Amino acid sequence: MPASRVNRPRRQAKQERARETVEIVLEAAARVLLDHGYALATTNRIAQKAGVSIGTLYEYFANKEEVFDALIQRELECIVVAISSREPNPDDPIDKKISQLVLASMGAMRFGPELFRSLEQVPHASFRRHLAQARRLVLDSVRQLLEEHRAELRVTDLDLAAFMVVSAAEGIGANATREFFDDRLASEVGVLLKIYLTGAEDVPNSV
Amino acid sequence: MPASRVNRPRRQAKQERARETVEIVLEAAARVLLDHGYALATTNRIAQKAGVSIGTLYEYFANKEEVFDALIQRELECIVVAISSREPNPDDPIDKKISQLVLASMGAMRFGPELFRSLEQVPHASFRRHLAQARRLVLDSVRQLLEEHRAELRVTDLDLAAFMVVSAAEGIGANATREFFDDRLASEVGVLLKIYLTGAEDVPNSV
Amino acid sequence: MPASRVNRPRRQAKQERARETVEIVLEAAARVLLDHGYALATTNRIAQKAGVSIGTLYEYFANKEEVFDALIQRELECIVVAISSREPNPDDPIDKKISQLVLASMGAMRFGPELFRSLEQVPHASFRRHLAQARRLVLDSVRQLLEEHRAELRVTDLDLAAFMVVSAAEGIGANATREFFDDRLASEVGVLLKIYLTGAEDVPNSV
Amino acid sequence: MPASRVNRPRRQAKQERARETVEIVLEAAARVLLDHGYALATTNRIAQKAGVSIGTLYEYFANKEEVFDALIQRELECIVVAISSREPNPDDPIDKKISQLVLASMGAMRFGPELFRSLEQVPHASFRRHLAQARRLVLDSVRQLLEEHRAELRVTDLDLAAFMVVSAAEGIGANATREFFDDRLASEVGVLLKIYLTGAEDVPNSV
DNA sequence: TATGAATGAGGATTCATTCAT
DNA sequence: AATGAATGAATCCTCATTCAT
Repeated sequence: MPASRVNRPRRQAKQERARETVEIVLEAAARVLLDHGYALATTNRIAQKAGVSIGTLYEYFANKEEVFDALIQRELECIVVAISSREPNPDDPIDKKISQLVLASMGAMRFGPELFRSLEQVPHASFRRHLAQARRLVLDSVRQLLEEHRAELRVTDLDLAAFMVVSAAEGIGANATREFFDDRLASEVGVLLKIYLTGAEDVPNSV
Repeated sequence: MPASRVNRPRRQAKQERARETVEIVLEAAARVLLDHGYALATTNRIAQKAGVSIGTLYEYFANKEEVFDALIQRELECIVVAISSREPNPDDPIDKKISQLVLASMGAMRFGPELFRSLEQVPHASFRRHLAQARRLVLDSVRQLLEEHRAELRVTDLDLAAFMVVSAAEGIGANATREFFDDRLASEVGVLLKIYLTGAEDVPNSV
Repeated sequence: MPASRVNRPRRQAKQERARETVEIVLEAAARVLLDHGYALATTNRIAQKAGVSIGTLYEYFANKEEVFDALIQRELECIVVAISSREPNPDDPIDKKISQLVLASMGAMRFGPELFRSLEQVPHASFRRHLAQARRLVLDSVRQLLEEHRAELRVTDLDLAAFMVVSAAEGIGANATREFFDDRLASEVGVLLKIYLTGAEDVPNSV
Repeated sequence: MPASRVNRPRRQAKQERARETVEIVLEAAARVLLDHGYALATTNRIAQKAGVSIGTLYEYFANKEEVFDALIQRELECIVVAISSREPNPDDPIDKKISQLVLASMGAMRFGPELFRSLEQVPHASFRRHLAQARRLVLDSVRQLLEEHRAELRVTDLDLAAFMVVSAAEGIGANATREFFDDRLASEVGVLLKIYLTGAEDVPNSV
């Protein structure tokens, strides 16, 4: 903890150069977190990895928490954007749409699901808040999707079904490693969800 | 001279009283971790919560890491024991057995799935090591179950199927909170897994 | 999270300012050791005496041991340098050369022989290692001196003689206090050594 | 430091059994000090080495300082007794008497000069006080010896001479290791001192 | 704007000592 | 008399943060 408790205003990252620096620092934070874990992710190490001085880091972030907050927000936003900007063909069956949603989410993770696992180590409550918020967004997307296809579904409690779908996909994603995180897995998730949601028998035996 | 690099041998918790103290400290560690997160889970706070002196904590644990190691090991062992000691009726269908397995796992979590989420914050590698090991055990159990019921299954790649089943269940368990962690959820997991594995149509519309 | 086992790299004392700070800390360490003994020579006390923060001390020294290691090394080096940089007149008799050597050693002790007595309290093995190394250097210097003057000597086993000379001088130096550490003592050491080495009778009755 | 500051009276080691226990603890303290250094010479370790409980140790010694005080006192007393109980032949020359004195001192060190080197690490001032006191005693013995033989001596300042003799002998003793601590060394010390004190030429070339 | 030396509160860990058994 | 579990003050060390340059 610092010598005093002043809290001068931070530089607004409006300039081109500034925005770039913020980007570099966040990238470094992600990298250090992945490579060494939160316990070793000191602000000094992050600054060093980013190739800027510790003073510069604090020009753009009021404190360490804010660095990881920004990282989390940025990563979640990527996913939210990926999900929101889908333009699914309305005639597609539910399972195809869900598959697309899953793939879009996974594709939006620049550092793979590993970063999210590592972000779990970040202590400040904000992470869970942000994560919960993002999850709610995804849940809502899925819930709406289900509603639109209510006629095709086996399930009747759509809240429960949305929860099941998102959680199961999350669990599978979380356990996937880069090496085991391929199209086959993605398609199997699609199968799992489709059969759960619709009970359809026309699913080809998986693989 | 504290903080030197000596590492005196710790008291072996063989006595009745000692084993009790260890138990109390671990319980306190779990509680503090849940309530405040790893960052605030100082050894002093844990000792205080446990109602013992900091010195006593260090009589039984060489360092902070060892406290959480023990906690992790104990919690995982509970689950592994719960899973291993099932005596399923051989004539039960696969979905019933899997449901029992899921319920056994969930019932063995004394602090609910929340503790496992919090344990993710523990930095030292041991957690992931222990967790991976426990997961392997569960995977093997499931894999064997699938093999025994191969005839009833839709899925053919049993390794993939076991991975899907365990990961999906884990994801659902991880997102469940104590309040939302009831029989209905457990039964829905049973449904999800049964229909995925067997493609059986005789599943009643859930709920 | 302090007291973890990380060992970040220390600032290299290459800058002018930095070298100065290192100097100040070592001086404070010597002073505190002399005034209070090793048991009370806490890093905090040393930093305070040096007029720097404890954090600054640890910027330059990885741990307490390293502080005293550096102090030891610096003090011994002073002596070794003083001894090595003598340029004795080759025609001087052995006793004069030895006297000069003794005087050079004594003069190089910035804190007097008391510091060396206090350094004995430093627990880590390094002190004795460094000391033994320095002693070997001095022994070699003396041994060589004796060889060059072999013709003038009573003694024949030069290794033994060198050991006797250095040890006796060390013992006298160690028991000398600042107040009783004057030219008279130095000259008496010269007498002792000369008469032992050469058996010369032309020594005037001392004092 | 303990919970409270009470200072109950210690058991008087009057009983046979008690005196024995004290002996055992002191022996253990010496052994631990020699083997591990003062930093690792914890009271618990000493008690363990002694084969008694830590509680028993504190029955006989009020605190750690007292343990080492007693050890020091015992070791010094051994030497003082050895010196005092000499019964030199009055007709012996000064060098023989001094040799006997040196040999008596050395023989009285049950743990060799190493223990004294290790005792230097003991922080409490009492050690130096005791050591200084013992040294004074030896100095007085030597000074008296010199006086009795004043006629035979080269030296005239007997205080200075006594200081030189004792310090030189101490230095040589301190540097002697067990392996290099033999009769030859003792006799060489005799030669050194004799020739310094008397300037006698009839000393045979050493070795 | 950028730098990085300096700061010091806070946390991990030890060990002399007590006291209930 | 003896035991050894429990105690907690004291110590080492880190790292988020500031500010003079």
